[in-house]
Amino acid sequence: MATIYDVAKAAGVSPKTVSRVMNGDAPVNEKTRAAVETAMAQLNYVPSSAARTMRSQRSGLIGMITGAISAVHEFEDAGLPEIYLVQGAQRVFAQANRTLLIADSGGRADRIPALLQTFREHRVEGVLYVADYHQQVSLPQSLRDGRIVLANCFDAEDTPCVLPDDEGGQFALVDGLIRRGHRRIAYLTLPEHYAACALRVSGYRRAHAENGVEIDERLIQVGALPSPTHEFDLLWDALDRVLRAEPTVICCANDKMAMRVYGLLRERGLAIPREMSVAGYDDYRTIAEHLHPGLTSAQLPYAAMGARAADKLLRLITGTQRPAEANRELVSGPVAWRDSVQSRDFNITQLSTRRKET
Amino acid sequence: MATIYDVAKAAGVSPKTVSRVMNGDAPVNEKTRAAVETAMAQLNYVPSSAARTMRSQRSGLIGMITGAISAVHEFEDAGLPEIYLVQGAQRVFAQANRTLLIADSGGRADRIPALLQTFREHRVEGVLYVADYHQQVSLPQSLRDGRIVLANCFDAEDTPCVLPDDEGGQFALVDGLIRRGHRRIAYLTLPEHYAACALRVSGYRRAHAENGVEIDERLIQVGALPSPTHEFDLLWDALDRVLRAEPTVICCANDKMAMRVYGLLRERGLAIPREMSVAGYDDYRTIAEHLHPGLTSAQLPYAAMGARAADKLLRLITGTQRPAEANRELVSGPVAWRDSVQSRDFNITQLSTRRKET
DNA sequence: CGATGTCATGATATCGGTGTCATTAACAAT
DNA sequence: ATTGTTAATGACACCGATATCATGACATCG
Repeated sequence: MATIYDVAKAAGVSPKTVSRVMNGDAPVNEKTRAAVETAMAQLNYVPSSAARTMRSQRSGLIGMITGAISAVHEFEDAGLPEIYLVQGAQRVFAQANRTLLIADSGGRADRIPALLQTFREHRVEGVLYVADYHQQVSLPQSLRDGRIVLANCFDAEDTPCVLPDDEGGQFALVDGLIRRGHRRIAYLTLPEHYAACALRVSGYRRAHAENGVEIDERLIQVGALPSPTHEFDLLWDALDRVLRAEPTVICCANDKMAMRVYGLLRERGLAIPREMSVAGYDDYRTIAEHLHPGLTSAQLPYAAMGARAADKLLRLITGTQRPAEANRELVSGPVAWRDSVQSRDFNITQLSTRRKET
Repeated sequence: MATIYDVAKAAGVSPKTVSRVMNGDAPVNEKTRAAVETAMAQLNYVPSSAARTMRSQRSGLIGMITGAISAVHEFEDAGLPEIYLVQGAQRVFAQANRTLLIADSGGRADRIPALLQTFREHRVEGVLYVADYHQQVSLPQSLRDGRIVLANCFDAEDTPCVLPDDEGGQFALVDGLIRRGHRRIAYLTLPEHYAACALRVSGYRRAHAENGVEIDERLIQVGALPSPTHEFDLLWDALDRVLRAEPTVICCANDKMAMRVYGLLRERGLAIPREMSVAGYDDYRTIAEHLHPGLTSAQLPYAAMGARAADKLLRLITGTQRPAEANRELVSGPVAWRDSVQSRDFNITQLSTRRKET
């Protein structure tokens, strides 16, 4: 493999001049530059990032810790969409000339020290810590002393983080339902210990409050267990309870639950959306687009979160973080309206409202 | 950041001895080793992989090119499961003390040269090229001159690759259906230009042949288009046609199609599995497990493929590839039997056969 | 007992770049 | 004419490891 010395010799200049051609840190004569570039091309020269890192003390590497890649959760296969988050981050980093080192915790926290060791050996300039669902985490001390940004999670120490706007997402969804004429909106929630649960319920409530619609508390039921062992039984019962409150639409905690609700409603002979509208959360396209009818769902903006988190980390690294900036950033996503929601009781006013919305 | 010299000084030995403690390439006195290790711990020493790479000419890095991470296919969101492939590979590499550099082509082939440049700068020891579905690819020359293994794809130059055993998977599924008493087995296939299509159809045929069951050709229909624009119409018509041939079970090209078939069958008032059994392909658990009833599906063994591909690449790198070994390796997955398939016409013989199978 | 081998360790060069400083020429400003 | 400034380039040290070779202390062997 050709080195900078080979190139220098071939071009009849000093190695330092070759370096200057590559880095543009000092003026180089046009003819010299051409000669160097010709030599580089002929020798098929590729600079060694190891040597560069060593001398310049800048690795250009960003470490990313994620459980998603091998989240072999025993109970859940959540986290797959998190891969979009990787994508969003990767794009931003590539533009900033950084390379991503991805380490996979395999969902096991005890592996993190080893991954971190690898990161340190590679002298990563920062770490992006990605959780597979919105949750609180507590970082090992070793992680906290470097530059780090959390994505899809937060901690008690106010470490910089980027989170989905669950409150706003559920608000937008329910607000949209109300504008479409729904007044009795059932909500099958996540288990209550999930961070997203309380936020979304509060979005649900705010949408009702702001539109002056009262809530029948029987319409809100927990629809899922953390372990799926008796999930169907629970969902069946929860569905039973909300149906007794006679809703016109059922909001589900996520698209997977909505998929099950599709099956359960059909068993009861309720046609979607003619007799019952359904909405999900996540906008997990594999499900939402292929269900029949297409599932209306609030989007979890993973790609945008990844990009924002990457941005944030880059600013931390380059020290351009505006001091006014909050440590915690929320990212909102749109609602994908599909055929699983039917508009009800239209009148002129509501139609015009709806037009504004789009 | 502490260097090997700092450690050497603190332990009262030469840097080379510290190096020996870390690498174990020469005997070190027990007392010396202890002193060095103490010094390393106290100084919080982490060796620099850049320096190591430079001197030893071995980077310990493996490059992975994948479109999955940002496969923003306009029409398909296939490829998400491919992330399991990354997982499988990562695990093997970690054990072999290699670190994965993941580059994301964003589904755009024109970006690959840039990614490759990054890989070369980091002196990767090999490249794993991962496709988002079983397909033929043609590698740029620049990729072909390094050590490379293809996963989930193959090329015309017989580059080493690891592929899913589509023929065997469909065979196992249909064979299992026949053992469960089904004789009229419909098959809604992939579009014909997909590599997997012909393979799976041939597995379907072999299962019939080996069991002495004749095939009513009307039972085989293309069930999907490469673009989803009129996918539902096509599927509707295809379903119509196979139903006229009176099947007892419908095999779908993949789980997404099966999900749509669930909806369509229910619209026709056919209960699954009582009046019609359904099977998928991929074992995309997010879908298969959460559909109601659970979807029987042949597994695409992504994790295993990733591991096998990683193994293969490591053998290429270390030169331990057995010469007898084929360049093309097939990986088989099991069939996940769930409630969407009902057994028919049992008799004692078949019951005992079934017991052996599990 | 000298020759040879093994253990344990150190001295030194080197991997391939870049940071620092020096040098020269050309030209502008004083 | 003197000084200062900028462009263009090179010499040299150095980043932090490891490869190579050398060395001294013992143990083993014929």
